[in-house]
Amino acid sequence: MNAVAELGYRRNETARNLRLGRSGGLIGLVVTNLANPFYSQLALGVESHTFDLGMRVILANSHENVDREQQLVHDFAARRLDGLIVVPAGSDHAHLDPGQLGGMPVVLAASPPSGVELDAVVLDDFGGTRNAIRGLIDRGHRRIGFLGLPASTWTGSERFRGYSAALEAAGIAVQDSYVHRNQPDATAAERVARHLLGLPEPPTAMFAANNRNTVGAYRAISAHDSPIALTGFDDFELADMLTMPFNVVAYDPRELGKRTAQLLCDRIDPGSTETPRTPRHVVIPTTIINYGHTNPS
Amino acid sequence: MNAVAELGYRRNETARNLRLGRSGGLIGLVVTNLANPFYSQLALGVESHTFDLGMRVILANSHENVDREQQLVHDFAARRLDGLIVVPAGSDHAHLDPGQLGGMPVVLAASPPSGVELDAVVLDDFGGTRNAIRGLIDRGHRRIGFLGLPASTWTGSERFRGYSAALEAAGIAVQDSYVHRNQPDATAAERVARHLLGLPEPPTAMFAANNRNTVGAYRAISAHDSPIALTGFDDFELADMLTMPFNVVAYDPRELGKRTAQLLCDRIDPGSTETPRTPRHVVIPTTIINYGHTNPS
DNA sequence: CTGTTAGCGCCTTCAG
DNA sequence: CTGAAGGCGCTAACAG
Repeated sequence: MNAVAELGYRRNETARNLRLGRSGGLIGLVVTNLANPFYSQLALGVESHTFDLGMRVILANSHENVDREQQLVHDFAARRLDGLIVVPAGSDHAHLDPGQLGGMPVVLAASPPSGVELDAVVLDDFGGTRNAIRGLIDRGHRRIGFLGLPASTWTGSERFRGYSAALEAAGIAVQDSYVHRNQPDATAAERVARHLLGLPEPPTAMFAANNRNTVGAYRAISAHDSPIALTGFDDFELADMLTMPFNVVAYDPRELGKRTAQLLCDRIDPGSTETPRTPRHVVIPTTIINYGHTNPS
Repeated sequence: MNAVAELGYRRNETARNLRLGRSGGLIGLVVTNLANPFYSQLALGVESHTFDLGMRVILANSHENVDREQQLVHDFAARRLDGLIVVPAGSDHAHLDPGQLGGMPVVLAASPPSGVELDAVVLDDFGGTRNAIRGLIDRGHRRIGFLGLPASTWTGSERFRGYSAALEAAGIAVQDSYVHRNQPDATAAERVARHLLGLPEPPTAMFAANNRNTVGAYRAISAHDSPIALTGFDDFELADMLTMPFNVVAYDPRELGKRTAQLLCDRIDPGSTETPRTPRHVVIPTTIINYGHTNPS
């Protein structure tokens, strides 16, 4: 030990890991868009859970590109990482089958698996949206616009299902003219929201299915002569600085990361209990937050 | 190759790396607070620059804790990573000396080195702040409040220096009663801003040295009877949704990440040119952005 | 061009 | 308890 200190010896972890047949406590985290604060929070949750276990996280960005996601997954498999957390870019997840990946455990975040059995942690997209729409209905709204996401995404589909279910439960028919599901960014969302406000019989409330749509809808509504009610999915920073009242469906993205990491560690660790044989699914609950109803004084 | 496909063979990267004496194209990125969007953007810049070179990024969070930073750096040194990018948590960087780290190259981001020679990429904290204050002076302001950061941080010191320099150049004395440098969060900043607004001779403009202070100042000022001018350091998302006009000193955090990664790769790669012997420092420029002056219509 | 071999640094086993 | 040796999977050098 004296010699260690004196010579500044450092054990070669690469050789050690080779000998031990491990990867060295590395897990991969593949997200679709790191620029979105949602995914930074997710990464933070994963990092904080795994840090104490001596594990480190390799972060990679798929840029919503399925090919790049697949490339990353194969790279990570070749590196013999201990496990993988993936926010999938596409709707088919056959390439994430651990059987093809040398048995590397994989856990999905924000989307359930499709075409393969995997653990997953998802948000309560359906319930959160249904509650939000219920809230609008309870406040007397019956004409509610919907700025959604493409039906091809699980999230987009679930949130629309929640919208439809709440309307149906109140005996209100879904009006196609109030439903728009293909706004790629906030600018497009603003345009669509303005269109809805200009209809002969405009909606008296609007639901936006993610933060981009919420921003667009907020701009359109707050600039309109007679502002209408707004609820959006996803909380965002500084929402409390805005002046026009609106609501958001909020959840804890850090918790999403923690639970995902926990599921993964259960599969990595040859722990006390048998490794679960059947895939486990965890749902992160949502809450509704009111913004702007009380101004800072 | 047929056999490869048939048997599903995957090369063991750990063994390969051991044989080649490399780490396997892994670099470490240590940030102080991943929850801050600034650092996600930084990480994005690092990731995008290194991805094409086949390198992967291990992300770690020091939580502004020097001990944890040191622990991470030692762990990364033991893993024989190819290099390290660090946003230092403290003001002394002796523990980041590559000499102690098995020769692992280290590049600093957002702060210049202190106590050791290292490459670094920093923001133009001084120039950006000076220009912002100049702008306020040009608009006729002579009583300008300053919501700053602790003088112990390099960033805090530089931004205050820019404030002082601009005032001095205009022949205005720095008034201690207008200067507050210890607001840990937006709530404290709001309190201080409100205090300044209540002075017998209140400032006619305020400068906030980071996004937290800007948020607090914005709240205080927008709720005040006679709003005053506001400029803040750091751009933030959704700033354009706010109604009260204000300015920010903006910069490109992704570019910061890219340049940092570039400097690091130059030291890792035994490229065509000799590895630079003297430390290199890069400065990321800032611009001023006006918000809220034109409402969306 | 194909086949064999030594050894990267470490941990585990076995012998002394 | 201390010391020597085998081998993890791969690559580079060398032999055929």
